Amino acid sequence: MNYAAPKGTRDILPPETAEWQAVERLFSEVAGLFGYGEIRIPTFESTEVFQRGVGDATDIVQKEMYTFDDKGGRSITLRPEGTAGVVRSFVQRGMSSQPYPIKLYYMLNMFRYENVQEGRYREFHQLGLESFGAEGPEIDAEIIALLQLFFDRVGLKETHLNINSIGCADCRAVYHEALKDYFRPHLNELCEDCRKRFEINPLRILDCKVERCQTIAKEAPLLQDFLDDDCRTHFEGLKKELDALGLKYRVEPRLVRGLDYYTRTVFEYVSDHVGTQGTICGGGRYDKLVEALGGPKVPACGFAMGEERLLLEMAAQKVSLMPEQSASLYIGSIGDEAGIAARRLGFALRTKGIRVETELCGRGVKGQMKYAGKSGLRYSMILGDNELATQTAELKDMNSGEKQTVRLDDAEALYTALTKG
RNA sequence: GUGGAAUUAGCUCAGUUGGUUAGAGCGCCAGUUUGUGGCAUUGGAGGUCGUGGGUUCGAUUCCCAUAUUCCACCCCA
Repeated sequence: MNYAAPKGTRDILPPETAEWQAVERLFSEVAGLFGYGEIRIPTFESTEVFQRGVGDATDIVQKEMYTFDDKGGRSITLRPEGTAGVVRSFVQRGMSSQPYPIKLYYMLNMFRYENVQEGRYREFHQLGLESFGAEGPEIDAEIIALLQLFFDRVGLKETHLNINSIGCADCRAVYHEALKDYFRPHLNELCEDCRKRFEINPLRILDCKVERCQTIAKEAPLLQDFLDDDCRTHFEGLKKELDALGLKYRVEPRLVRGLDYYTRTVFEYVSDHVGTQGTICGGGRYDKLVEALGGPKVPACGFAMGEERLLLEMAAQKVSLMPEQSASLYIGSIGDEAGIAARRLGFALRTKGIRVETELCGRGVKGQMKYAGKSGLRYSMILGDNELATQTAELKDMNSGEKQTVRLDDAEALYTALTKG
């Protein structure tokens, strides 16, 4: 093979693309039911947008970005996530002058330089949304309700919702110190990574998978106990709202997100099937991000869902959104004259919305029928001298094998015959 | 960035203890049937045995490097 797609990228081919289209159509529909409109933003931004937006200390910015200088010497980065770009657009386009809340959804490809595994690629796709201007927990709950409706419509079960509150900058500062005080005596027992985390972001130690670290972290103080009154009230409000809407969740005190911009509410949907890449969807509140990117004080909340992971989960749970095959016909032919007649009839039927295929590879009748059967076409007919002379043909139902005689010069009757079943 | 496994036809995989033209099933094309698919039967096309080096009279097979995929870390969607 001379050329291969770059590591971590994939070609998505039919019929799989039909499944993608169906998922995206459904996501657009459900988002629309909640008042969200689609936003499309550039594939690349100034590198600074992500350094500021996602956070300089995060793994994404430190080691996973596709960054390069363009010919004008500007530092450009392929988007590794959607939120920073949407917020940049929000600020640049002055969207805060529109009535709150401003609700935007997106379906975009993302780029991260990572080691590849199933459900984890260097170019991948996210379905996500952001809402700006609403501060209360009601909108957090509404977003979760939107996700629940989406999963229901897709037909997914067995995905768990975990929620937590990581407080605001004020309570986190107090908690940080408390955590450090707790871990300091154990510093020598922690793994190498955690000793680094101790300096950079001790919150992450809670997430560590190393058994020894987990044992130590078990007794660590919980962020819950350090939330200030406003943050605590907000989190209690969220739980109350979720209960009222009948949405099931689990409070996961150790749930921490890897992006710096989150405040207060964080949540994720986790699957049991998709290996270690079980997080299908993650999100939360980011009340300070708009300001951080030079905009006004506007609270915000959103999530992003991995489309590849969603589709993997759908496959694991054996659900499919493949659309039903609509009316379709194969018109075969013998001879040049009949070929022209077949293509002319086909064109006429297509203008009426029927899927039609004709012979384009010069096959014999048997080969033509074989193609019609394998291509999933519902009906077939073969045109030859007799059919042209009598203007009638045998219309064959490819499922039952039954045949009926139809007139070729009565377009209305032919259309009825093709669409009735 | 770290560690492990895999890579042979379009797909799923055999195989060669190093030796002439590398196999199967499925798929594709065609014949049996000068005009009707799925079954049967016969034939055909399709492979630089991931890539590049090395050892050897000779490498798809052994060695080294490298790429890709998968898995575990890490991290995230």
